Amino acid sequence: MSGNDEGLCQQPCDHPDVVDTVRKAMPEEGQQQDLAQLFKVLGDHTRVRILNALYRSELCVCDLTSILGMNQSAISHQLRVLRDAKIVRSRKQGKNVLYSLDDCHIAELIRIGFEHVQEGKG
Amino acid sequence: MSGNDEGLCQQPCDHPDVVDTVRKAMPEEGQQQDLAQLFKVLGDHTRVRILNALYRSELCVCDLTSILGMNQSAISHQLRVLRDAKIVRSRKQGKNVLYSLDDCHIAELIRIGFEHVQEGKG
DNA sequence: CCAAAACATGAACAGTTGCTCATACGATAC
DNA sequence: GTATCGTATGAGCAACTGTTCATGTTTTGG
Repeated sequence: MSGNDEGLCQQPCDHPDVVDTVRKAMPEEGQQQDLAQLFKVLGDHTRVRILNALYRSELCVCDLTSILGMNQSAISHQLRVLRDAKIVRSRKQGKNVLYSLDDCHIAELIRIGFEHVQEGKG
Repeated sequence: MSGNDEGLCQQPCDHPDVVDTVRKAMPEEGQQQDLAQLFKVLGDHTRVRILNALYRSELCVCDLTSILGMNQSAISHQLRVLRDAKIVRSRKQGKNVLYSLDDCHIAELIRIGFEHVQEGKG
């Protein structure tokens, strides 16, 4: 059932069977993969800035281009990543495409993340 | 004060001055950098699995090596990343080094992240 | 002292990522 | 129709990331 060649501690720390309990309590691999992917998409400076802007208002691409002071192509590429990850949504309005946060979880993740970061500075 | 060569929309979407409002409401660059860095560290499959294990119990390196079925060196390298980011803490006990989650925010980020991921599956 | 266990770390290599450039697409205005 | 604005996308490249391998450090046991 287990496939780890690397052995356990030969003199266990003081966890005789805790290891086995933890192993059985671990979430499914697929879910952990998805969670890591979510955080990975959030873990980029440009994308964090985009999300902080969209947190305040629905915005089109050129708005974001202006706010972030970056290339339009770079913004579009990152918006694609955010959209594929279902973190933002988009709707067309004439020639423009308006982007907004897709999920309320995202705003909460950003909020808690900021708390952690700010406390770490103290 | 602003240094963006890329122009604004010439026919603004329907946000005459929202752009300026958002620009002024954006968090400091340093904080957004730190937030992105936090998520980036969380955004890796191996590190997510380590955190899910430590979420259940304080564990030594060889425990994690066994639970994840991975090289001891790989685990140590990732633990270093997590420690530098102040996401886990460590204490020595004899020959072993016991790791645990440093911050309660981390557990909450993982919890909310899982919620988002599971809802996305529906 | 020496050996072994538990852990840390540096180098190297493959894989990934984010930006730039060029270009293509879609909608509006004329 | 054509021109133009707003946006999307593919290719290419430099920078970064995670694992493995080899080695070093610290602690326990004899």
